[in-house]
Amino acid sequence: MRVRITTWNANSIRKREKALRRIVAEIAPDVLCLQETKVEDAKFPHALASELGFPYRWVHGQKGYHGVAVLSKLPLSEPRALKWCGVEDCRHAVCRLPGDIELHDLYIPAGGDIPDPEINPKFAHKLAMLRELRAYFADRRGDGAKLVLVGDLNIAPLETDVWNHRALLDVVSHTPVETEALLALQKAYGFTDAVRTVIPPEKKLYTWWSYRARDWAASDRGRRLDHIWLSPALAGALRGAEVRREARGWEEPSDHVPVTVDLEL
DNA sequence: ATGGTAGGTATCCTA
Repeated sequence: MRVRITTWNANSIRKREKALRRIVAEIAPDVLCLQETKVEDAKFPHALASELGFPYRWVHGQKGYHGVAVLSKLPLSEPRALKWCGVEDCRHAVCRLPGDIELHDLYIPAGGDIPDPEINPKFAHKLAMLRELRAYFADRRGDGAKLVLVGDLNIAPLETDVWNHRALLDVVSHTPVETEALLALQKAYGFTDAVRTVIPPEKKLYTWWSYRARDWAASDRGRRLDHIWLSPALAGALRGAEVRREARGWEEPSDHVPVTVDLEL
């Protein structure tokens, strides 16, 4: 069985009907994982999702901020929300898919502007959530589960994941304390970075470009903030991966573009 | 070095 999984930070799902339709038409994922839906569950565009061929949905949102959702053509079961740092934010949805896949859809805090946890509580929150996730997955190490972890992790871990490594070393999303924490989380369970397995780490690769650029494509000051990781039990199932860069140039775009993997189960 | 845009909510916060 072939399964295509796409992750996309929509930056408000209610503003993205056109982009959502293009993702379905041009990428055709079996499972679409969303972040920053920015809407409470009752106001989620369920009718649109249903029309686009996703009868199975795990929508976990809140008013105005954050929010994650899994839209699926395949039966989805055991929906669960995980909470971190004692906060009620909707940042982590878990569910089961056919083939015994356990899917984790994550939205890690952006972390504010100042990369100092002593004076910036948003950065402290980001680091604390990374620590808690690391402990959670370290506890599960070796359990043999078929995990897919996707989402906007808000960190660009590799030098080639940002447009200018040296210039971004003190910019939140690429500071050493963050990249080390993200790689430690990855290592704690033995996840592989699926996208970098297919697209070599030597190659520049971004999934996000700021809205503030005059010309995002010309300046190309991007960062790779959106990720798809596979557990050891699933690493061999990987058949392909892609980042849909053109989506940043679509009408009414999100600032993030869809990232996709193909798995053979 | 600075400020730039977008979205949600309600006039300011977050990214």
